[in-house]
Amino acid sequence: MSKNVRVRFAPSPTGPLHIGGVRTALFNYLFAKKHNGTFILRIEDTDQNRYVEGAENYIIDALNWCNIPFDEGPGKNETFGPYRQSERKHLYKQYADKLIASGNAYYAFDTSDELDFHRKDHEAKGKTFIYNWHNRLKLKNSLSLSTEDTQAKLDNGDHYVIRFKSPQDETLHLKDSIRGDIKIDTNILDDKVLFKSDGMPTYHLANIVDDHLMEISHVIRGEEWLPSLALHIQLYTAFGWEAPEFAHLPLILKPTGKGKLSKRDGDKLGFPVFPLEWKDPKDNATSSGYKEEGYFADAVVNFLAFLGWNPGTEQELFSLDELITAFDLERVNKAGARFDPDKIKWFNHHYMQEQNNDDLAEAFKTQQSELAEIDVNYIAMVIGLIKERATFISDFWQLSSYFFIAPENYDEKASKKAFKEGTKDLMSTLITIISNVNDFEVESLQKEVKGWITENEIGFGKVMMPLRLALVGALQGPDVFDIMYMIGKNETIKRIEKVVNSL
RNA sequence: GCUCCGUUCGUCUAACGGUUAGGACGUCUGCCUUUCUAGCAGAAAAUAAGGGUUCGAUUCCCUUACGGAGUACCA
Repeated sequence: MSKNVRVRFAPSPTGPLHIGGVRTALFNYLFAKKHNGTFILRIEDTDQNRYVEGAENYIIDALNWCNIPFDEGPGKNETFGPYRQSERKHLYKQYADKLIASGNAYYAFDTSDELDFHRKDHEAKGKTFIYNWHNRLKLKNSLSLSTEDTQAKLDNGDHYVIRFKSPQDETLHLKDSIRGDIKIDTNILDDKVLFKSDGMPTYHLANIVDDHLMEISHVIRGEEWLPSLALHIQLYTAFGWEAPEFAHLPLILKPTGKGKLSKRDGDKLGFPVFPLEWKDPKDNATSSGYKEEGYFADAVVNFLAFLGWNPGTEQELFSLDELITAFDLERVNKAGARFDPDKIKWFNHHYMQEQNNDDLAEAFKTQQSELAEIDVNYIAMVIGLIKERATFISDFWQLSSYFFIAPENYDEKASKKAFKEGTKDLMSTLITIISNVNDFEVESLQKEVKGWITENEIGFGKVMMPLRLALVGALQGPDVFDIMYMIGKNETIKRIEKVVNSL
């Protein structure tokens, strides 16, 4: 990479960042780190009507939780700041004026109502209203009006917008690092608004000006921007600036049904679409987040990296550092990727196994009130025995409650299977055998109990199943000898006695 | 409607003209002389369709179908 790599993630603070946005941020981050570049966060808040309180902080918290923090952005290394477009408002007008001076843009005085009327009118006739070369002279703008009339309107303080003058009969050759060459006929392009009547630039102008001023080298963004690429490239040309390289990422689609995954899908689909929990300031409605649902950041990142990208090898488990090394824009796919809630669970199960048991014990203890008085070291040992069956910390209690509390009752189906004729006598004998194991270590227990079963040709199932039921209350859990060792001699005998008495 | 982008197992994907079309998730089956939501082993499962180009097409071209995005003084 010859030039300095500087990439930006430029979300709009209109609500929580959704999982597709996180993926875009991640790819920018990976690309930046891979090339020793800079990852920039820019807040695109040019639409004041859609601003949502708390959204910016949410975005920053989400990036931090994923361990993909920005290098430059609001409140951090502000060499190219400010990084909020609302704070850069004063910058944009002069650039719009330059475009007017060079003949690449013009003033337009049409009201929203007038434009709406034209659109509806065209629609009724089965046509599409496009504000461009073929009709701009019939509309109210500085191209159709005389210089004097235009100036009079401006002096009068009439509301106006500034539109880009899209050229006629040209073919644009656009380049996208993921999609290759794209040809566009300028005749179908419309004269996009660059500067709004409220004095703010639109996304298109602000985006190009800021990317240029912030010396962005590569624009990596969602595919929804592909149709705007023609305009953006023309703007760079009109300004006489060198354009960055563009890469449009495939969209993340709903697991089933139609369309891209969107914020409004919320929890309707049965899984979170946000990295962190979000409480809507308007109605206090809460949307769940991956963090709060018990997902590990590493798992989410690993999963997201594989949505639209792959390393070309059969390795699927990647740490963030490994992702940085392996990442390559050339290996990003073109087609949209469906979100798979099962696969992200599988990743989480894997990352669960890599967690430290002591850390998990702390988290488990704070989540489960029954554990308040229990020693964390004991909890950590229990976790060591059961975590291979867990995907989330919230699975722990269901998998391990019997290590802390004796079972109240026995699973009905399992009882029928395990409690048979002779079980009562066998369990009584078992109590005697266990009582005689003095050190109560797993190995000794195993030796004694298995020895007794084998010598007397009893059959493992006849002893182990009722024993497991006595200890656990159901046919689940790790090795019964581990369980006996953990809960101790007295508790083990107590639980078997309870079964004997109930038979 | 129009414009652009896309299309390999149910899902995420590998293959950059020559492979028995590979892997992962999920599903199913078996094993674990003691359970399981775990583990291990195995199985089923795909090149959207039709034309070209080529000795040979998943791969290149065209058409159709389907999917996605965009079409705002929103980003």
